[in-house]
Amino acid sequence: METVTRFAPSPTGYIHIGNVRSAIYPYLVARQNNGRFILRIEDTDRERYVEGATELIEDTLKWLGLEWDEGPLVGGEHGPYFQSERLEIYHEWVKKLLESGRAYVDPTPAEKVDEYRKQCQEEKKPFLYRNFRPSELDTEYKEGLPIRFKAEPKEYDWEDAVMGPMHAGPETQDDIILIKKDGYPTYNFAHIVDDALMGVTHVMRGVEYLSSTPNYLALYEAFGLNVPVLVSLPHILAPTGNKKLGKRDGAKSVTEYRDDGVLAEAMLNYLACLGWNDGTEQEIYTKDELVERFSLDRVQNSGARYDETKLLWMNGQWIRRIFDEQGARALYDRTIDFWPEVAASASEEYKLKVLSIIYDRLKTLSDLKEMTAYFFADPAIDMEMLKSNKFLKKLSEAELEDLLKKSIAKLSDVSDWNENTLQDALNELLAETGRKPAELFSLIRIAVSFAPFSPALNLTLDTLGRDTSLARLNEVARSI
RNA sequence: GGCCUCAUAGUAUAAUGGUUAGUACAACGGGUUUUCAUCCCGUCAAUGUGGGUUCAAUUCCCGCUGAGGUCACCA
Repeated sequence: METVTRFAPSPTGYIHIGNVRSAIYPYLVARQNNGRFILRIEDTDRERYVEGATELIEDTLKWLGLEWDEGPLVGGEHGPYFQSERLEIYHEWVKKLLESGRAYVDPTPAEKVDEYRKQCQEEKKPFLYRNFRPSELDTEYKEGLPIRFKAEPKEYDWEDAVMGPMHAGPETQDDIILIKKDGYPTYNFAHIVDDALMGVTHVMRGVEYLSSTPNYLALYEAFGLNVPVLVSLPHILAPTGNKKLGKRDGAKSVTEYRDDGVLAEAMLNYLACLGWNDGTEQEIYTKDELVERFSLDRVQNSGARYDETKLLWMNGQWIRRIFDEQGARALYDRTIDFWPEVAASASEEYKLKVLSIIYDRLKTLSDLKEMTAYFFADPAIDMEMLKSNKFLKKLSEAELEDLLKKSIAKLSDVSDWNENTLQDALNELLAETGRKPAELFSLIRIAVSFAPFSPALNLTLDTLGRDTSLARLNEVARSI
């Protein structure tokens, strides 16, 4: 049987770190089995609907490379893929239940239900609506009234692909609302219908749905449907506390990381491995490797804490990996939006050169902004930075000036300005002045960059070029 | 309160009856002719608790504790 998975978010805002994993895992399972991955928009709550949220969701999935086979934008045989456009289908299905006596129209006003609920809370008893079920059940559809499932509570045993064997008693099943009074279906009902119609074989969602699974099982049974593989995904926890990561904890949207210079490869890699591993000690996985190695039975069954530091480490790994394996050009193509403003008029060739000497110290692509400005514009001279440097503060102004002049003279003599000749000149300078590398190199380095750090000195000078390097050194010599 | 789930270092995890309890991130220290970073080496650091089964328990069973979920006309 063809494997069909889906990601079924509500369009209530952006997708964040805490919930994108329920898109990644279904995607991996579908691809692994040459199946279909469906995107379905669950917009049945008109109160929480957010304009533009669907685009945000699509954008996130596309960036991560989780292309969907059916859904918004791409269409498919099982549409529509917005639940708000499937109202007739739900009514048709609920009618079957109404006719077979497994559903009823509930005339009880919501306020009355709240009263029942409160009563139970005060008595410290779980609230089960079926204990308050009207004695006469109306099975004639009426506009403006909700339709409830008529539970026939029993014991259920089932298997959760992550949690293992599960059991639930009759107390877990209730007369859940199928259709709300506004005519829209509830999640509880709509997803069962849609999954069945769309041929979904694996239902993957957060553990918060585990408690309602018996109700879903009852629904599958009432419709005579096969129960799909049920998969509960543990929560991703906020950096502090033990709660699941949510927007309230400042969970950033996935695409915000993209805008901050995180690579999609790193994000996918990190998230996929949060709560899953293949049993080996491998840390870095390409998307193809994830598709190949992923397995539900190795998904952790306890929550995993989100650790941005590790994500950033992984991003650094990916930046280097792309440069080393795919070339400077491949990495450069990803950096277009991240250069400092002063680099706007610089040539591509020059930026490529800067990138190739700086890339191995990037944690995110946006580090380029802070780390490369002096390659494109003369830095402001900051004598304090020079004099308070831990290696230079021991030297007097006269010594600094002397050292700087000797450096200028030496470097001016370099005829063929390249990284090798520069390194030779620097070595000679070291020998001639008798200074430690820490002193001499710090002086030159700071004088040409006034940056807290920079690439190897010979590479920096080579990239900057002879004219710029010497001009900056002379400028500093005049300022002492 | 009922029902359900979970429990290895600060974090993510490996090992399911027999290992000096492994790896990675972080932290700390060191090395690679400056800095920052990469890379390399090293240090610190864990089986929540009490019973039981067993020659042997991180691993199996039970109690406890702790954490989380759920009990919506939200998903």
